[in-house]
Amino acid sequence: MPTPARTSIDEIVDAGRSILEAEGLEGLTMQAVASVVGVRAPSLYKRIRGRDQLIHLIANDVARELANTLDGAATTGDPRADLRGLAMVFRAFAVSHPEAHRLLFDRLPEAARVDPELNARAAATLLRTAGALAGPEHALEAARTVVAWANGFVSMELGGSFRLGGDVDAAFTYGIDRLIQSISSGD
Amino acid sequence: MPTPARTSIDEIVDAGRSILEAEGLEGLTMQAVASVVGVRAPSLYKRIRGRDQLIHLIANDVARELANTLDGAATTGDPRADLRGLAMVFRAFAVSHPEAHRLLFDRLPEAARVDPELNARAAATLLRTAGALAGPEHALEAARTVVAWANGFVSMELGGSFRLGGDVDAAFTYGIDRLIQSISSGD
DNA sequence: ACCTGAACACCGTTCAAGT
DNA sequence: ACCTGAACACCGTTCAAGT
Repeated sequence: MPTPARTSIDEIVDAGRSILEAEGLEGLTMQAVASVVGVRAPSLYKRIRGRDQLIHLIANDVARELANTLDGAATTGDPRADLRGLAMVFRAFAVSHPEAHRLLFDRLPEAARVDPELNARAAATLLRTAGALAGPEHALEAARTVVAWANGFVSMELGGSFRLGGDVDAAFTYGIDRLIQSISSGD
Repeated sequence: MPTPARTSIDEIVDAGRSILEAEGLEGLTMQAVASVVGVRAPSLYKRIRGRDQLIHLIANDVARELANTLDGAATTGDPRADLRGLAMVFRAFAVSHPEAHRLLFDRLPEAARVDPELNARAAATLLRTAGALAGPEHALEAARTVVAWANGFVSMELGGSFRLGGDVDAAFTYGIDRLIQSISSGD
């Protein structure tokens, strides 16, 4: 005898994401999610293969949001200003969604990783801007340099790895300015 | 009636480290460690407060080893060559000890973190070299820029985040060369 | 003084049984 | 068709009991 569904994938993913931000990845248990959507843990397996797939869906959600945010941050037409804006927006996103940021860049089980296409979409704006600055033959290397730096910086910042005092904001500004300068092809 | 100890902290930490490299952090269970040192899991609590402290001790061990390795890599007297060497050695260390690298830079529970002094020791060589290049008033910012980039780069490399093809070695060389150039104060 | 089995409070996941 | 309790195989950790 059929029974109406009491929850949905969207509701599960939304619940998972808010638990993630509030309690961290370790707090994202199947029981916690189930309790938020008003069901028992085993019922989640009707819509989701398991915890790894839930993490995968949340990570995709985050990647889409980040891609959209970055899209809107490179609009001045000046690649230097755009790249600076992208770095600032990237850092702001990480600071306001620290657990989501970790989800995108920490190593995760294969089944939990972001879809490669979404990763590419999030990288597209940066790749285009870096290309405008470094020239097409160095676009990929330049983009990787900037992403590595930006991601390493905010990861260390979020992880509390900057323990020698000093002005962290100033270090970020210093870094992006040097990178922009050094990536620019002579002109 | 006293009984001779059947294991020791050193043995436990050594066992933990080799399990870490072989099975990853998630494979580093108290039972796995206990079985390697020839004891039952509850006995470990005679020498160690718990799993977090074991991770802490392993992370300290790794930090010491990395600090020593970096110490030996900045010996040419030329800060540019030294910084390049430091970057190469840092990356080589991460590639040959991927799980150990994650342990140093992933976010860990407070009780599992590396001692701040060891962190400072590992950073000292880099700070000195960056200072020689960027000048004393920018040493900290320059060092943070290089560390953020190097760490972000190898984290993404180890995590399989470079999914757009291209030559990853070339991107690393490109990055360190641009950073060295842009960090150098005019001279 | 050290080691152990048993126990407790958690996980994720499976599955037969209910509606 | 969906939901559930019970169960299983794991965790980390505690503790009384053995030697």
